[in-house]
Amino acid sequence: MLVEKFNHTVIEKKWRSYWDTNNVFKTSQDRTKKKFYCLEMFPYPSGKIHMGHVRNYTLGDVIANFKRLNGFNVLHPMGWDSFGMPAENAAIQNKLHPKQWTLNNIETMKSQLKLLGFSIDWDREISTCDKSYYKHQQKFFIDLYKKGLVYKKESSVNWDPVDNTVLANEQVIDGKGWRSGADVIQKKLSQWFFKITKFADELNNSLESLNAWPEKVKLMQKNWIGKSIGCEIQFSLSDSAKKETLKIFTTRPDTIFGASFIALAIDHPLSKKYEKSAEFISFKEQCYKIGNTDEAIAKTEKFGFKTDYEAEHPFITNKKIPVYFANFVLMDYGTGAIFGCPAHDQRDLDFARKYNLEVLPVILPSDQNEKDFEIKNEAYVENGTLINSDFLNGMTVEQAKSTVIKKFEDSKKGLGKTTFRLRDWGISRQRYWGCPIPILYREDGSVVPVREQDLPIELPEDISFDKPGNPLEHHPTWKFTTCPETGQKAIRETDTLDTFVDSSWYFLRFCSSDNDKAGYATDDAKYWMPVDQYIGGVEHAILHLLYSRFFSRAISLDTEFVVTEPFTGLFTQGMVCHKTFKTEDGQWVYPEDVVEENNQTFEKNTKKRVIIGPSESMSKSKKNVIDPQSVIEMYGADAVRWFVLSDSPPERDIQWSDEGISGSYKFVQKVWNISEKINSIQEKKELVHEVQNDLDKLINKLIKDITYNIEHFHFNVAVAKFYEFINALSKILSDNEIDKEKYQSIFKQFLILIYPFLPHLASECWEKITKEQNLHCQNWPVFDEKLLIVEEINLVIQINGKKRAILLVKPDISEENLFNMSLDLDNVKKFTENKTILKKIYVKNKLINFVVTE
RNA sequence: GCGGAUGUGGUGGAAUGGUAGACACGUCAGACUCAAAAUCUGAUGCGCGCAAGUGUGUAACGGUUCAAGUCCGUUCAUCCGCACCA
Repeated sequence: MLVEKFNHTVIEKKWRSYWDTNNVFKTSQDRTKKKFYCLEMFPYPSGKIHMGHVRNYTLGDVIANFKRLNGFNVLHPMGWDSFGMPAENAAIQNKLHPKQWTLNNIETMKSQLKLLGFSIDWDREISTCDKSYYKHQQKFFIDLYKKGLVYKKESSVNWDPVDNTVLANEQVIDGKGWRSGADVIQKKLSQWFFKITKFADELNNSLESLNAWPEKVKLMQKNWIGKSIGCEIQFSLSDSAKKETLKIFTTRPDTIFGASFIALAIDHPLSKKYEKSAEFISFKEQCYKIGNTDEAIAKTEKFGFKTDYEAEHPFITNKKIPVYFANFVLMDYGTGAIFGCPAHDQRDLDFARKYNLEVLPVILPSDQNEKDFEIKNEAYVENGTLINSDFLNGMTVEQAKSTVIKKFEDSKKGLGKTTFRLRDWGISRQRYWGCPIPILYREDGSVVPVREQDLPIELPEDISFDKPGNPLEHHPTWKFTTCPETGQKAIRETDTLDTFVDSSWYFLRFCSSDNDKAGYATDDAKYWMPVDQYIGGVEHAILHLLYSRFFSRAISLDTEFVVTEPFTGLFTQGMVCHKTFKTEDGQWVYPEDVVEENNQTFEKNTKKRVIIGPSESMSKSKKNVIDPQSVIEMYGADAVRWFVLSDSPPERDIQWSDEGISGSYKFVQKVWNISEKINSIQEKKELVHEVQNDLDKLINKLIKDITYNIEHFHFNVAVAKFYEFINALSKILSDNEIDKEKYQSIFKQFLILIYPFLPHLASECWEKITKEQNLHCQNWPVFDEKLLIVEEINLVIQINGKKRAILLVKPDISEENLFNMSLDLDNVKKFTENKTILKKIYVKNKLINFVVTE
């Protein structure tokens, strides 16, 4: 039989335009239906889509389709995270306006996403650089300002003195600006902050409720928030002149009797006293010289500067404790001051050894006795019993902590306190291509938010990048205005918002994307939120996800509908990797420029030898990228979708390979061929009962397997089950080419199951059988438990746990019979002869294990 | 340094404590063909054996169990996160 190939170019296009013109993926307004909000992290419009996008959106699309077929009202939208620095860099390089650059990219990428046949409701498309979006964001900013969740303070930033701009941490490479190469300096700037720390405890505690989040992500957020429970202690200080008090923070107040020094951060307020001291200045310089890479800091030796202060021990009268500035104490954590207990903290021990300070153990390990216990080069940080500690002696660490905190509180020398590692979120960016911060600085010095009716504060389009720095700052007129309330002259804030703000509420906007009055409508949010399934890269595990959790809480605070957790389910997918190619002189080569001759690889044009390197995540810098569009054109969207779902579990990295994609292509063709073969059956005779039964069982098993594996995100296993089914079906078919109706009824169920994966192919096959274009609105098939029962089982016979035979039996034969039957088998006899059977184990319908003497 | 994850054929990977290697790629053999491509069939962890079989095998070592890739302990390797956080 000659069948025409599945012509993906024509057929896939046909279905995309059918879905489009018939609004098949438009979100239903029916609010009586159970909802499902399926969201993938929206892309930054950088130019073209890459394989990572394809994988991300394919995963989401399977879920969205699956839920639709299961009767849910599904919200599956798409938008653009379209503010950000690359647009400005492109503008500078290509003399193209950031807006135009961005809009061009969006157009390209949208058309590419459409090629993949994703079931996206494009009517809800949003773009964060559009004023219809950022106007609401400005309103949120003002709301937060009024709620006291926004404030301005001096903070130090990475400043590139050549480009006159603030750099993000990742743009500072070895202490130099990534573009100018200039030494980056720390500059104090007045910047806006969101008070995310106000929510620190809640963000931390609420992680527990996120059952459908990967443990790994929760742990990363927990560590990032860094809650630590401890206590603040007031020490009395005295130098020759006067008495002062000093607050320190510790999580180990139980070790107070082992305190042998106090250490301050070098920029602690008390350093004022020494700012003219040459010795102190040189100490400070020594600290700064170490550099700011994290690793350098961690490996640096601990050293300090001794002050002439002495602190009084809170419980031991007349005990004086020396006070140092130390290079390992940070001003922005706790109070910027600690007490050191060298016996039970490694850093403190290193420091104490260097300056010959007392090392007094106060915690005794349970396996040691007090007389012999000694601290050598390692501090003892585990649990134990308190010793050398007056009223704490004999207690456990936990008891000692609570006892001593109570004592501090009673004597007003300290207070139980919890601190967090999490800092407030600095949101000012000295950049053009971002959301303007709606703030006016009036002539009289007052700072006021813009009135709501004056929103949006639009970005001017007539800007110039001729001068370095922020074009908003240089604009001849934009920032000069008058205050509408007082008529005073005023200057606009020229900083724009961090683009992480844009992505911290876009999921709410999707619920009400065309609402002009508000960022989102309560009714819409009540119905759609939270996002049931969120899918994206693990690189956003902390910042984006934490900011979103904060921002949605903050903006909905004191409203009728408070969004606590915006994403109930989270899935983080792995990256797409590909082999790397390099010439012998170290130049990266694009895969399509590599040619093979006589088992050697060469660069197409220069004929230079090419070395094939290890598979690494696709990146433009290594040129190991595959352009999705060209692959779609060659193999079709369905084959590409199939490829990114097969083989690797979605949470792991996947290796792109030419063999892999052609394998996927073959599968698409194979399904098509079987479909055509079924439809062309002429012989009207009915299949014999046994074969019908086999087919029923086959599809029934598939329904069970696919349902289970989609629900558990085992898409690679689902793919394998489809292969198994098609292999088995094709075998049965080639032996029994009769009874078209039976095969079609089986195949129709298969098409519903595979539609989420291969929507174009499945729809076409469906239409061929049913003459209908309605596969997308079928019901997900249900499996029948009765059909899962097998007539014959392979009962494994083990002797001492080793497989020795297989018994083909009907289920539910009595245990005793099975034992006798198996003991009759030759191979079983061989291993039981002259042995005593000590024990017989029977696992129903699975195996028998005879335990015999050796 | 601290925290976490992972380790299974030539490769990607399957496997509610119960037949390890499903499925796919690759390789080999065969069919079809003048030939090639495509397609189809079969084989494929390693050792021994003509075969039936049998030994061995899930990073290494040890333990629990009738039975361990799976549970527990120690070690090694790789990857990720945090990094002087008091």
